Amino acid sequence: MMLSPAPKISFKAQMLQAREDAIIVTVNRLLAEKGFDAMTVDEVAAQVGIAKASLYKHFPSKEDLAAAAMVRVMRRAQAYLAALPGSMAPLDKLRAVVRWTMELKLAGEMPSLPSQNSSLRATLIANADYMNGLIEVSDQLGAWIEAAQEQGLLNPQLPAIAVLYTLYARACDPVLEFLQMGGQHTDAEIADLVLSTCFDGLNARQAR
Amino acid sequence: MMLSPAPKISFKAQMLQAREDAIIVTVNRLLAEKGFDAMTVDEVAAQVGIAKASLYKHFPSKEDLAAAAMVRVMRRAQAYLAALPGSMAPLDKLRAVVRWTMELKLAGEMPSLPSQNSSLRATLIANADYMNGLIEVSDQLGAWIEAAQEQGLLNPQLPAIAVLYTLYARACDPVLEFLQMGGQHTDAEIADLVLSTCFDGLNARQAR
DNA sequence: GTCTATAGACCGATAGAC
DNA sequence: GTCTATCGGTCTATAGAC
Repeated sequence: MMLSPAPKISFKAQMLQAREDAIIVTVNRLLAEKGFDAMTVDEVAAQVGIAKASLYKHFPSKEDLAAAAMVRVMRRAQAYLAALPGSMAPLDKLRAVVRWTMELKLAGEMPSLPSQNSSLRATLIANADYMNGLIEVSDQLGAWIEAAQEQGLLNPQLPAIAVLYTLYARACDPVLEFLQMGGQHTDAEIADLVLSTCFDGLNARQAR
Repeated sequence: MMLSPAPKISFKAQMLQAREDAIIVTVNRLLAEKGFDAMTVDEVAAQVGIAKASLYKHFPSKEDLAAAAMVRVMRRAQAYLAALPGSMAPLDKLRAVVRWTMELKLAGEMPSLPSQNSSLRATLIANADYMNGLIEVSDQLGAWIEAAQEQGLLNPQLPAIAVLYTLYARACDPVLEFLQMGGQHTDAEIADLVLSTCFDGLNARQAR
């Protein structure tokens, strides 16, 4: 007998998992560079190097492919939040997270989904992994927002939910790609610029 | 003999023009509520109440339909800019324009086009009416931006082009629809809120 | 009679699903 | 690799206005 049948099963599972990861990475990239509507499942299968039928063994629909990519992004976000040093001030954490999402987008790794697609919305809402991740991230950010407001560092007149949406919106801000297209600034400069307009606004400030 | 054949021709032309306007208004609304990809030509024809073949008498392609809607928006923008009192300070003009675009979006009258669709981009760039309008509007806004920066009211460290993009981006800001979906605020409150975050940022300010 | 708009069938291509 | 639906775009025959 073999020493252990377990590794064999694990190996098979690992293969499956590896292929699924490859699919998701490809979907993530395609979603980032062309968006959901322009991405075709044939394209995904071709780029992963597997048959289209095999794709449907893993994911029952195009919407579920996109959802898997969003789950991956959400997990990365959760990992990033968890890795922030506890000593950091809430406002600095928020700035760090926004910078991270903008760097993701500038690097072409932020999937872009049409917010008006109803079937896609339904799939995302039905996806427990995605929803739990979203809620956890939102709760964490919401706590930091309220803390920063109590410290008087974030405008306390703004509803926390509006602040949260404003931060989220940086992940799909067209200003980033417009500036990138212009070619006048490095990605780091663009991130600095938009981070500045996000937190400090366009108006001239006495301080700073 | 009739008194004048001229009115007859004019009447016919008026009919044509009126129908074209009806088409463009419908396209504008559909683009605003579902976006370019989800909008179908059959849908447009049905909602206008004309045959699809008649649509193609006016516009040679779906892309041209969208371009016509964008030209209409651009003309409205030019009219709005021109109507601003000359006595108004540049910064106030900028704020007024941004508020206007946000009100347009909140009212469901701002067409939303995918920025990554190449054929649509090509059609828009080839459309002289659209491009001229865009350039004129950009020049006007650019002049106000530089004036406000010289007056020390707008952060002079920001490149004018980045400010311009940031203002344009308010016309497709997802924060608007997210807040609208929440139902906690009126459209006017939402516009005030986002206008505030745009110009003043999220940070707390001493003044204000 | 002539011209134009209409309705609706129709085609070809694409893409999702299996 | 096949099936099917959808959609952009075209075509034809009929009706009606002048």
